[in-house]
Parts: sequence; C-alpha cells; structure tokens
Amino acid sequence: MPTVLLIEDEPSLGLIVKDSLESRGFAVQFASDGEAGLQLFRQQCPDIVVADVMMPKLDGFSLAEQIRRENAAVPILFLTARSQPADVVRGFELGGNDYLKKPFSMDELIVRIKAQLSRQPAAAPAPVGPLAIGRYQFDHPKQKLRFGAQEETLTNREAELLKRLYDQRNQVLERNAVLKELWGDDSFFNGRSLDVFITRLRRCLKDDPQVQIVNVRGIGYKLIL
Amino acid sequence: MPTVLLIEDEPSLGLIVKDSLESRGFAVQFASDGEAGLQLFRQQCPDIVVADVMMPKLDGFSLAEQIRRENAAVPILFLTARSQPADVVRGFELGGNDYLKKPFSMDELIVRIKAQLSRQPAAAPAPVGPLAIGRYQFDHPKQKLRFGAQEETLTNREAELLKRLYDQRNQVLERNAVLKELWGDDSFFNGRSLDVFITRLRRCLKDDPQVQIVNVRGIGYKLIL
DNA sequence: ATCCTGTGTTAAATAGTGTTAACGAGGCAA
DNA sequence: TTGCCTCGTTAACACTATTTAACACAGGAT
Repeated sequence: MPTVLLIEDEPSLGLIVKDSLESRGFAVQFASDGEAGLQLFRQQCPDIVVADVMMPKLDGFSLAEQIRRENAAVPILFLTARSQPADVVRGFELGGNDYLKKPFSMDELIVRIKAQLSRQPAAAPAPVGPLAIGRYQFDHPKQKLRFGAQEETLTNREAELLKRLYDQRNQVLERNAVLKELWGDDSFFNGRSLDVFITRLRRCLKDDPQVQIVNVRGIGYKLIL
Repeated sequence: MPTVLLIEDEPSLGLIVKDSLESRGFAVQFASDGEAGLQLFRQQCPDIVVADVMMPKLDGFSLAEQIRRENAAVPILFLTARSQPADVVRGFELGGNDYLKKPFSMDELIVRIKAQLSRQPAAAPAPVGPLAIGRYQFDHPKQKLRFGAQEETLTNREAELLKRLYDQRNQVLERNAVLKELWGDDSFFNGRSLDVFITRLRRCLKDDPQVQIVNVRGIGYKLIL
C-alpha cells in the first residue's frame, strides 16, 4: 500500500481528495500548509508527494526545493489553480515530476499518481535474495545453486568462492586476493586447491553456456554472465 | 541530442511544434498519421514519442498499444483536444507516460518532454554486444571470435590485444602503449612476444581478406577494416 | 652494395592451469 | 568405538598460454 503525502490548504478539497485516495487503497498523510507538510515528510518518508502550490507559511515550490535537497528520488506532483506556463516550467525545474491544473478529475489525479509510482525504480535495490548468475539462482547464505527445478548444495568454500567471483563479475578476481581471503595465505599448494574449486564450480555452472569462468593467466579468474 | 518522434495530423500545429522542438535542440521525426508514425518509430528508435490521440488510419491509443508491445521503455506523451477524464485514464493505462491537453504552451510541452527523458534510466547500461570486425564477430568479454558458424576462443592476451587494435581501428596502435598496458613494460623480449601475438591474430583473422593487421615500422600496428 | 634494425614466423622451453583421483581429518550415527 | 560420510587437501599427469630462442627477410641509411 503506497503512502501519499497530500498537502493542500483548502480544507474541503483536501478532504475530498484524501477520501478518494484512501478509497483507492492509498495510505494518505495530510497537511494543510507547507511547513506542516515538510515536517510530515521527514517523519513519514512517503512514496509520493502531492502538493498545492499556493499555500500559507511555505508555498509548494519552496517546499519542493527543500524536499529535493533531502531526497532526490521521491516523486512530487503539483496541484494548482494557476495555469501560467511559466509556473509549470518552474514546477518541473524545481524537481517536480508532474503538474496538474485545477479543476482536475480524481481519476486523472490517481492515474498520474500511479504513473509516477510505477516508474519508481526497484525501491529495494538489494533485498539480498538469491543472486542471478545467468539462468542460475545462487543463494549465498544458504549455499544453494538452482538451475530451473534442480537445486544443489554447495560446500562452504565453493559458495564463498562463487560469491567473490560474482561480486567481481565481468572483472578479474585475483588469485592472490581470494587465496588470502579464504585460505589465509597464497602458498603454492593452496593455489592448486583453488584450481580444484574452479573446476568444480565450472562443472556446477556447465548447464548455462552463457555463464563462464575464464582464466586470466598469471592474474586470476573472471566470471562472465 | 535527444530524438523526438512527433505524430500529429494537423499540419499547422505539427509544423509549429516541430520547429519549436528543433529550436530547443531536439532532433524531430515527424509523421502525420499513426501508421506512418509506427513505421518511423521502428526505423528510428526515438528517445520519446509525442502523439496526438485523434488521427487518421491509426489513432494515438492504438499506436501506443503497438509501440508498447515492441518497446516497454520509450516514454509516450499524448497530446489531445479531448479532455474527458476517462481518456486520460485510458492513455495512462495503455502505457502512456504523460497526457497534455490542447491548447498547451510549448514551454509546458518541452518541460514535460524533458521530465520524461530525465527519468529514463541509463536505458542501455552496457549492451556492449559483440564487435564487428569485417565479417567476424568479436566478443571481448567472452574472448570469442566468430566467423559465420565457426567460433574460436581467444586467449586473454589475444583478446586484449585485439580489443585495443579494434578501439584504434584504421589508426596506428603504438607498440609502446600496448606493451606498457598489457605487459607492464616495453622491454625487448616483451616486444618480441607482442610480435608473436600479432602473428597469431593474423592467422585467426585470415578468413576475411578485408581485415588486415598492417605494420607501421618503428611505431606499431594498424587494424584495417 | 652493405649494414643495421625492426619485423614475420616457427618451434622449443617454461610456467601456469585443468582435471581426476586418492588421501586424511573431522562429523555424525549406529 | 566403529563405520561411513563429507569436505578440503595433496598428488599426479595432461594440456595450454606465454615467453624465449632461432633463423629469415624487409626497409632504410651510409
């Protein structure tokens, strides 16, 4: 359920909009002037801000400026009786994302709010779920590697090594770095051990030809996706 | 310079908008009906589509539907005399990104176009597909070189060297520069090593006589396509 | 022409890697 | 304890990438 911060100084209009939004499944925070709105914004971190432009204490444009200083991502939608093109331009320049002139229909407001929310990039950039390695799914903490229906359990060393390859995917992962991290030192024999694990990971990953672990002689390995 | 595909059936309005956009630094492709617009879209892959809704042959909504089927990312901005809320809703539901009612000011249109473009996430972060070297396809990260059906795997050094030759294609790639980049220094023996790799790349590329690695005595090599 | 340097090419030498299998330590259950 | 299992290591052998060496030739300068 997305949260909308609504800032509007006309009580009657504010109430109507709030009710309409709530009836469509939005959680609505309401403020009736810019200052109260800013305070609420800081407390609630809403998913989108819908603000009137002409308001007492702190007008919508100044409010937007302040919000942008603190948060570059949250969409801001202006709601206003003004219809001067210059105002619209100013609204966008201050970091607004849309501008709706009064009178407007609730349907249009809602659809524009949805349009803004839908473009929001993956809000949770790292839900630390399984990692995608080609067509494989790799769950590092669980040490599981899935290819479609079949799942296999990796040993600890295999998982740690694959994780490091993944973190450096498409770049070279240096032998010495891994050896010191996982083995503690980079002696000759440990180096051979690493080779053995590379072989094992290659066999695990053989079902997707897109995925390859290529050797960079004398330096290390590269995981290619 | 962003490319705008403008589709508008009123010639006078279309012309005005086109000129205004061009004067603001946009490249404009213009079509006066939906079918022509769709065709132009396929040819030009514009950065944004600005389309009238009521048009002969193929209306703006149907056009948007078709475009979305082929490209989920490009922003679509509707431009229309209709002002029924239901239309606005329909426009967004079909995958439109903004909806501007006539009459509108050019400033507002431009600012809304910019708002759409600016939110475009680095659309193609790195589609870095295979590079074309004559009739060969060279996939640098995968170190693969394909000639028609047959594919061969290059060693790391071969791939790195070929990449540098490609980046400087039809220009001289200096011996010293490559030696310092790939070998770390430019001693005599490493120089001979480089010669050996040039020989091997020549053999790899021998099937297309168009492609040649020519020597520039005392300086370096040139990859000719 | 003659010399000298830079390059083309091939082959041998070396060091780094691929792969498989055997081994040994530790865990766990009977 | 014993037996069995798993994981990680070590060993052995095959193979590959890169370097080094060797010889041949091309181009420019004296």
